[in-house]
Amino acid sequence: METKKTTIKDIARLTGLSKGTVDRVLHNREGVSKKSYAKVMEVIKDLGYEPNVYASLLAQKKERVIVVLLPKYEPGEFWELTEEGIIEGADSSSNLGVKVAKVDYDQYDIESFRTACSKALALEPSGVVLAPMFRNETLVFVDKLNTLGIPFVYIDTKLETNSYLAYFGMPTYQSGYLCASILADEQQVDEVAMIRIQRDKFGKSDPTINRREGFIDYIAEHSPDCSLHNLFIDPNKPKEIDATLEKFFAEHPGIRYIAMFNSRIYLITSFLAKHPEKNYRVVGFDNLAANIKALKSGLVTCLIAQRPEDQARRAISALTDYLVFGHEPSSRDNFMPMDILTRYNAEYY
Amino acid sequence: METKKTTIKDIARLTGLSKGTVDRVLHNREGVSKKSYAKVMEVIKDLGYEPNVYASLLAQKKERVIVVLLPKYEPGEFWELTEEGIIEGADSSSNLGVKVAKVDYDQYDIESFRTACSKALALEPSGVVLAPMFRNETLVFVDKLNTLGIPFVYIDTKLETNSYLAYFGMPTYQSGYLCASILADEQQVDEVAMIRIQRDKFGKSDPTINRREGFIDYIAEHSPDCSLHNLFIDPNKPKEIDATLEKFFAEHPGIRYIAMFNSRIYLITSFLAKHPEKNYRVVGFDNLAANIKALKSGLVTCLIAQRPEDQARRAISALTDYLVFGHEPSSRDNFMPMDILTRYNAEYY
DNA sequence: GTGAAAGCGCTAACAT
DNA sequence: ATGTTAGCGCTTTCAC
Repeated sequence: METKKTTIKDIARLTGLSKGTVDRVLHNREGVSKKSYAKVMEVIKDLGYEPNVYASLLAQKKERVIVVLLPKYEPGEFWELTEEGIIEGADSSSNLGVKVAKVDYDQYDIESFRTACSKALALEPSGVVLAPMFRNETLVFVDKLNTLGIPFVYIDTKLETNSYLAYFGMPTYQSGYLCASILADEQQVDEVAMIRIQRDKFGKSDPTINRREGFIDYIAEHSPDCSLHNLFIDPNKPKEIDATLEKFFAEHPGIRYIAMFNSRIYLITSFLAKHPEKNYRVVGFDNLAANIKALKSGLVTCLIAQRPEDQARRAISALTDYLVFGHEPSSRDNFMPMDILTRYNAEYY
Repeated sequence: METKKTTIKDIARLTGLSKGTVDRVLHNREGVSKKSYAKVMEVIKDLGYEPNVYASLLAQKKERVIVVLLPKYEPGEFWELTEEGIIEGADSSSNLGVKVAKVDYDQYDIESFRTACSKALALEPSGVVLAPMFRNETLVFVDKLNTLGIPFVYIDTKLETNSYLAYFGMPTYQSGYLCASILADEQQVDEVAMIRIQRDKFGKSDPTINRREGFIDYIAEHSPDCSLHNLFIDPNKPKEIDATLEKFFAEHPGIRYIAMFNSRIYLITSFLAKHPEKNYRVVGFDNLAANIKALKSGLVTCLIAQRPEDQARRAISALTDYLVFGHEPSSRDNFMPMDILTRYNAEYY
């Protein structure tokens, strides 16, 4: 059926040159006469030659390392999902002679991010994957990468530099818009509580800002008379959360709709469980185990998930493809699907 | 950091045996003394040896072919999505010396399925991927495959034979249940129209039966007084569809809820477009281009999609893994996520 | 500029 | 039962 694959040997024979010269042409190395170059190129076109990547890899035996820069996390937190994807990606890249090394930092400590950047560079990476939490420091870092000619890929959030190889993340504004549409679909929404996290934002980029905007816009467009309430809770003081919520909702007994724009909707489930009579309609984000549990038990109505595993896996895969095969990513900005999870389909994600 | 990869050469040296013998134990080939076997195994454990698959492939230069048995389709139909996954899968398997050949059949013509099966066997496949539409004929076919020792993977639907290597598909019952939950969420549903397709079922397995069951069960559990109406349309007579629908809904003016269990919800959009005043709530299945269009224009409320591309891609990938590396699939029955698509997230799938 | 040859890690055919 | 060897397709060094 398929005619036998052509190899550089075939090309060498047909052009009357040697494998060595053919190889030189293939890799645009210097020291080839125009004539030979043209001859080789012609035969390549004619026979539709495609190199055997694995033979090439075998012969090169080059070791490359991709460094992944990620926030530290506690079990069950968002970044754990990302790490799963890292591991998958590392797994399949190892077949191609690409190792993956993780360097983590404290997302609340800018100094630790600086240290992590140095560590990353010290590993002499062929490529870098990073989730940028500190805007200015990240700019400094990617600038260094550029100088060194090291390609990098953003995940989760991107900065508007023009040098990144690719970005894998969620369309944040739209995710907020979607969130509102789910909350308000076929409903008469007069009041909504947006529960937020107290953050010490030290020049940190807050990815939930865009999301909140999208949410607010949807509500403004579809329920202009709806009033939006902001309520802040502090994840570091879990014991106070219930009290805060009790107080707030006692003061606003008419509110039935609740949204939260970060991954920690699970923080309010204890409160929700105490008020089944209110039949709150609650939408949150991200498929953390604790969130899924709340979803299945009916405390949370919907979760919008963004496949952090896929983001990470695809980032590594794109970078590997680039490093090993020289393939540019087919698109630079890659937005992940926003999965709508309910208690009835969560099982299968 | 990482110590140099161990190779069979290392193992040969450490055991005092030759590469040949090491290779024999690696592949459980006969003709190795217990003693040598044990020695080699020990060193392998100690050094954590992992074979270089690509070197192995290079040396083997074995050509394998996976045959995919699929229904023919018109542009825009469900199976076109499956084919996309086939192509992706074929692409990455080609790197591993595995070719993919498609054999298609007319899903309404049992004889053409028989012919396709013969064609498939004639290609002497190393493995087969199939979407079984004709129950009995499929049983005959997979029986032959078993006799020949050819592994096969079901996609879309599976038969309860115990010999398949893996299955990739949707949890059909649950998808119906989910469908109903979306349709009825926060609603007072008194009447629902289930629009169905006239089928000449010639011993054909109808995958929508389970789905309908799931749907009916949800309604029975949550809205016991709801009445369900069946309405049949004929896709081969598109001109009659509108009239059929007009007549039916004129006779049942109270119905606002519509569900359809196959991939052809687009068939009723022309009707829906004529009755914006009814504000129908409509849920259908599968991300066909025509369906997505209807979703975005607001005629369809929700689509439940099952990632047919992923089914196909993963089926091929699992089979390739099995053929090349000897890896059994980590799970035999693989249910794809059921994606809930609305006009606000459809863009990103 | 170009060719020849060795070698990457593994397999398979042929010896012994 | 085990060792030897040639070779898979490609890269790289060294010689000319």
